[in-house]
Amino acid sequence: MSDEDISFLGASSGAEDGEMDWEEVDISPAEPVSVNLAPGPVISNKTIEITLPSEKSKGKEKAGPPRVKVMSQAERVARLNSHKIHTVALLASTAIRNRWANDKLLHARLMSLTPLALQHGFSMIHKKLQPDASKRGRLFEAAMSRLCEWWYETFDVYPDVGIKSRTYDQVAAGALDGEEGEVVRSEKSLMKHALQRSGSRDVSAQLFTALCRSLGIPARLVFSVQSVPWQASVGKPKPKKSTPSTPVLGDDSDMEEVPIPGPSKPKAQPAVKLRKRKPPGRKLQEDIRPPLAGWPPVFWTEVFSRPDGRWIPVDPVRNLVNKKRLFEPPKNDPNNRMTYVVAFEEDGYVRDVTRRYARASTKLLRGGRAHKEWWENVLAPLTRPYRLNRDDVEDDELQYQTVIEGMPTSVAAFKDHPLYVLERHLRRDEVIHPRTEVGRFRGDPVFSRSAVISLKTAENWMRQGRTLVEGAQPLKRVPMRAVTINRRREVEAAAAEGEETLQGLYSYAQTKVYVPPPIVDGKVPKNDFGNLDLYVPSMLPAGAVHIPHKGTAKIARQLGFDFAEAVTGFEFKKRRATPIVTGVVVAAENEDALLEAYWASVADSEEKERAKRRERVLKRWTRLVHGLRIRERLQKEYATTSNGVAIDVEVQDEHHAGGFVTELDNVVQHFTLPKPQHVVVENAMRPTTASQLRADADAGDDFVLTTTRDGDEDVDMEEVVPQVSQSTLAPKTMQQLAEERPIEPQRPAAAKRQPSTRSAPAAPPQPVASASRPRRAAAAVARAASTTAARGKKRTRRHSVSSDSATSSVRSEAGSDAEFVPPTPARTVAGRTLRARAPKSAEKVRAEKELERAYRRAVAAATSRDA
DNA sequence: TTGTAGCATTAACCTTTGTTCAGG
DNA sequence: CCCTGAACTTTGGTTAATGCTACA
Repeated sequence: MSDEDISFLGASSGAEDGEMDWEEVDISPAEPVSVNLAPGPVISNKTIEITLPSEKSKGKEKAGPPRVKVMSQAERVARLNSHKIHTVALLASTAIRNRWANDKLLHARLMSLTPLALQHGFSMIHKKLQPDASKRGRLFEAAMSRLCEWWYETFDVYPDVGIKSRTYDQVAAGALDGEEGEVVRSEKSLMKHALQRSGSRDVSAQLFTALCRSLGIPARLVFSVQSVPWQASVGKPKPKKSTPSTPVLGDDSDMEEVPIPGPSKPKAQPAVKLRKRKPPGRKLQEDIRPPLAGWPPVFWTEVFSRPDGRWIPVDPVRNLVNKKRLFEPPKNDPNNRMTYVVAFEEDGYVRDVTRRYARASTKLLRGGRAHKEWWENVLAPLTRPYRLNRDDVEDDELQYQTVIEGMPTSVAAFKDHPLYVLERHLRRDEVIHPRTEVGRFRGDPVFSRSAVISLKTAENWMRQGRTLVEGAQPLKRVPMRAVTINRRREVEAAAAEGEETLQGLYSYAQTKVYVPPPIVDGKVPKNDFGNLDLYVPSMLPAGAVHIPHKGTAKIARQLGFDFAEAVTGFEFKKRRATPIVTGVVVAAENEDALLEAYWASVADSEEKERAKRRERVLKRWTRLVHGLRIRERLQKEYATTSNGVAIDVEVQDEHHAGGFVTELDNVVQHFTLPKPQHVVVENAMRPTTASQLRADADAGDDFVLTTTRDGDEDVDMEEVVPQVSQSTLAPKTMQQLAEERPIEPQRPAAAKRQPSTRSAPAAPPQPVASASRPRRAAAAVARAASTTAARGKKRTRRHSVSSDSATSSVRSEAGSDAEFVPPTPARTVAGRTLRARAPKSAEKVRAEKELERAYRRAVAAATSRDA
């Protein structure tokens, strides 16, 4: 399985973060983790087979001391990934079934089976006949009850067939090996089941959903996703009943839950007697214990009651209407675990309705923020892009449900509860501000989650451009964190004196926007470090301008302006924080002068660089021409025989000859090779072949990436030529392509800007400048087109200058130069202007998320194409 | 019997202003 | 002589999530 294949698992798992600690795991390569997705739309509980070594953690831990065996990172990732794959696969399969439930022919057949009286029950409900909405609601529910009852009587449910939950260990131990799920290959199979009026509970619910839709009732196919749990603890608890104490070894004990393959009905299990023939009264009474309580379904239906404007759950297998409390399986049911409950609507979109059915819904989706995020990402492409009124109503209802769920009954349940908090679960930087108790839990006060305020140190508020209001007292004091060496020394010094260093934390309300002291007489205020904090634009002093260019400090100093370097962030390396300086801040009246001087200096240094380069190129040309002339002379003087002889001599002498001539010969030969040059021309979009020779000599400068570039000229000369042909002939790697791409859009931009170089100076985007000086906003926006704009600008200028003033050969050199924008330097320059807080991993994660989203979109598109 | 506290482990996150020296 | 930039160094502390055991 390649990386692409599993990339949709999501970055949140952290599995993709760099190298995993594979060496910790002692799983031999003979026992690989393999996840097979059955091809085709075969939907059954056999859709996924996951094979894993069952003895995983024991082997590797035994080497160490007899400590508690803990799941290795690799296994956790494998479990998590299995869970994710399984979840997505089950969702996809359900999406397909949901689509089948829209089949027109299926609708027609189901309707033809339905007694007219039942159908009339729904068509009778009409505003004209019954103006009272609540009464209409009751009518609807009654009609639905009759329909459900009829279905329940009519449809023969196979016992013990259908999707079941299996733990990771069970699957690993091969619990699924003998299991034969029912196979429903297409709408036709569904129709067959409909005509036969028999099938699994899953099929029953799916058909019932289709039936409701055929009657014009908005109906959802609800699915409690039974994916492999990733937690090792799930299924482990030792209820002696049906769960094997250790699923790993329990082949025999497993047997009782595994349906016997082949003949599906013979082994009728009395516990699952869900047949029609029982009179309802008795059945209810009797079912309440084992089947009703013990066997909530995995699939069921929600119908929309238009008069009431809400969704009503219907379980056609147990003949339940509007009893949402009876869908949550008991905690230890090994076959049914409620984790996510998803409702598929007619249009193929889904809604997460877990909260409606799970009692402690707040506790269900564990696994932390990352897992929640992942789940949201899974649902995102399946969610309706717009909202219907009924969605809002439903959300309100679900929200209300959380409210009336009441206070948790355990300490752990208070953790991350959306409504309540215990003080013990507060974080370091959190405090409960209006300390109004909303209740008590085992003697501890319970507070409302909304009263939790997150705090920051005064310094941290400053980083947000906020300062404390006068007289603010810290709401909390916490021991100081000593992260940098300096801080650590401070803390240690204090500790030596026996005092503890605490730092005060303040709330947002205790702060106000920081207004820096204004510029006075061109004097820029500075902090203790001699620079100016500019973390956010609002921290720019009145009358000041931020010029975010590198090297402006030097110029400002030369010009004699008062200035302060702008600190826009920090970089953390080796327990040390170094400020990120982004240009300078000067008084507004000095801005134009400074900018002008800056651009002049940029132009100047570019000119110098260009001159240097021209010199280098000219030197090489001189050498080449010189060599050619020597060669010509030598040939004239000595090569009196035929050409072949002369070349032969040269080839033979290549290694011990004088060197100069042979070397030149090499050069000449390479240059006249027609093929590589052609490619070069095309690739570089050079207009004529006439300038190829010169351009290539020049281009070598850009393309040679060896460090000896500016070193020995001979070496340079020899390396250049093959390298050009090589780089153009060899297929480019993905990375090369990727590096080239960002450069491309720059070329036209640079060319366009050429005439008005000076009036539209390119620069790295800098919000600070534009924020304080609106008149510069337009220019700033224009600049902000790309972070590498500065580089593009430089090249543009160089181009224009050279074409004005240089000799013809130099001009062509400069021209080709403008086209050959070297990728690497531009990127480095741009990179330095970035804030240090954008970590590499975040970018990676984003890219991976993008990938995952794309995959899901594809899945969603595939599954809902005909929907 | 269930729930939970306690412990171990891991990963992710937070942190927030140097010095020296070679080379241009 | 001044300025710039690279190299140096080694790696914390807290919190949350998770799994497991013991115990009320």
